Amino acid sequence: METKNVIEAFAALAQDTRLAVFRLLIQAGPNGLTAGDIAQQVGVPSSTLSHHLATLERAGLLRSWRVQRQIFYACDYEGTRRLIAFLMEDCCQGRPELCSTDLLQAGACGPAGCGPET
Amino acid sequence: METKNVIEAFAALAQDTRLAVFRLLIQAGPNGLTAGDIAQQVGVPSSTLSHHLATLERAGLLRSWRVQRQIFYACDYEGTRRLIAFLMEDCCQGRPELCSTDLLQAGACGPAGCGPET
DNA sequence: TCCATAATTCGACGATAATCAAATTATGGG
DNA sequence: CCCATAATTTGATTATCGTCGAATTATGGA
Repeated sequence: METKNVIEAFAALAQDTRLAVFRLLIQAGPNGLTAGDIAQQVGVPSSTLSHHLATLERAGLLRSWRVQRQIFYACDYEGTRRLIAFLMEDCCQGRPELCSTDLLQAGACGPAGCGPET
Repeated sequence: METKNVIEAFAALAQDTRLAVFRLLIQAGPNGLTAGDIAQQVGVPSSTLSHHLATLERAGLLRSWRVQRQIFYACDYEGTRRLIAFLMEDCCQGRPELCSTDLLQAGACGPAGCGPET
């Protein structure tokens, strides 16, 4: 994943409303939710939400499609997977022997300590 | 990982210099690098770098320790692991059957498509 | 103590982002 | 065509962030 895209994705997630939207759409699954539903559930005006949705979509984390008057948004799994993969590459890159691929279970990415104590 | 911390971590990584520093310190390993070395390798004035290092450290992604006149910085593996874990929880939460824990190899987090095409 | 090295903090400026309401666009139905 | 619904875009305002050089702090050595 190109650095510019990574930065854009991190920035997209680095904001309350947008993170809440992202998580909501993860839960909603591939059929997604309409902009109106999202606005209601997250509790922001529709204009503010449109900006945020555009940001997330531009960052490759969401995808959208129109059905008549409603626009559906859902998680872009591919884009999200790429972001995670980038993070894991970075985390393990210089320490492959310490970074289990079973990250959730082993928590093995690096020792608890990183060099002498402060 | 608490939402507030996650947002702070994402924001910390959502900037050119800081992402470069983070990646440099991943490569450097647990013995880290001095602030001076980092500034030189990344190519920014020391004052700018200090701000960035402070941001990354506050976000839980770096740790530091002083050795005489030099301050060493290294990746905080624990903090970084927590960020990745958070992302993976979010990515897989509603779709555990689709999200292999062997993310790097299977790339299995979600189908390529997420609902009807736009 | 004085001078030197390493790094952080301070202060100011320009750039960028979040937010809201109004205006506009896209689609549906009578 | 007119009116309604759903959502985006526009425009303006305020807050936040990145950057730099100067000032300050922390540590070392003569």
